[in-house]
Amino acid sequence: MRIATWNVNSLKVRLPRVEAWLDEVRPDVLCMQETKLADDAFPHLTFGALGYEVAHHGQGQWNGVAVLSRVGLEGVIAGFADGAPPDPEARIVTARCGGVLVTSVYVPNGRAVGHDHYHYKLAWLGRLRTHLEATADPADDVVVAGDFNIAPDDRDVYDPAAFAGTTHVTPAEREALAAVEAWGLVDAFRARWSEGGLFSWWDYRAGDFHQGRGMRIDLLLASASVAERVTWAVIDRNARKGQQPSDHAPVVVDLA
DNA sequence: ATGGTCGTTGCACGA
Repeated sequence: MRIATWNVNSLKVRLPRVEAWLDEVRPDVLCMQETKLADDAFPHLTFGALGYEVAHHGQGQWNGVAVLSRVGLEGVIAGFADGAPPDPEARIVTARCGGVLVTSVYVPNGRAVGHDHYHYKLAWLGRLRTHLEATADPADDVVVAGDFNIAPDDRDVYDPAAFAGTTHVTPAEREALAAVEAWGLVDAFRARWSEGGLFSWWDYRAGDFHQGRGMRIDLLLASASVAERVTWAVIDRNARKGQQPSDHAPVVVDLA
């Protein structure tokens, strides 16, 4: 089973790239983020023709997450199932695919340390932990994948000094991510590869991609029973090249 | 040299 996650940064613009990538890589499940589409604008026919069922949780011009599956898709949950008032932003969707409970997440960016959006980000990660407690069992096959907007440690940024005091690397963000993982999830890519310099996002500006100035902020978190099935993990840098790329590359994990 | 580019919408802002 091949599971992937990709922040596509506008599915409207990226659809040709996403179609070509699905045709080439053929993941069984793809978590997408930043579709930037309303639910009624989602191109279901395009993905249906490629063999995928889709759960999309969109809101219009911003955010928007999806789970695509060609191994079955059921039990869709749009938004948090934590009993609290709905999140006004479309950032999480859950579905069961081929025996794995899959959640696609687009964690808030945070904008600046101390900003309202930064506190929203930390609270959002707390709600994600509660959502897992309400919807899943850590003894089951569970995957939480998406754009976490957090570099888990200093290996995951090109220059730790350049990020001092900025979002994505603060202890509070890293601890909030660790609290989600403490529910019972392993960073599948990091479990497979220990070296730094392996990034999933590069700013469009200043040739950052070609200069190697990136961060690893797109993660596939797996419960123990899924993590022990991992046979391969890769970040597909090729998808960041060429015409009209997303600023994120897909993360792909193969399971036995 | 302290910028740079995208995608949204609409002539600014978020990432």
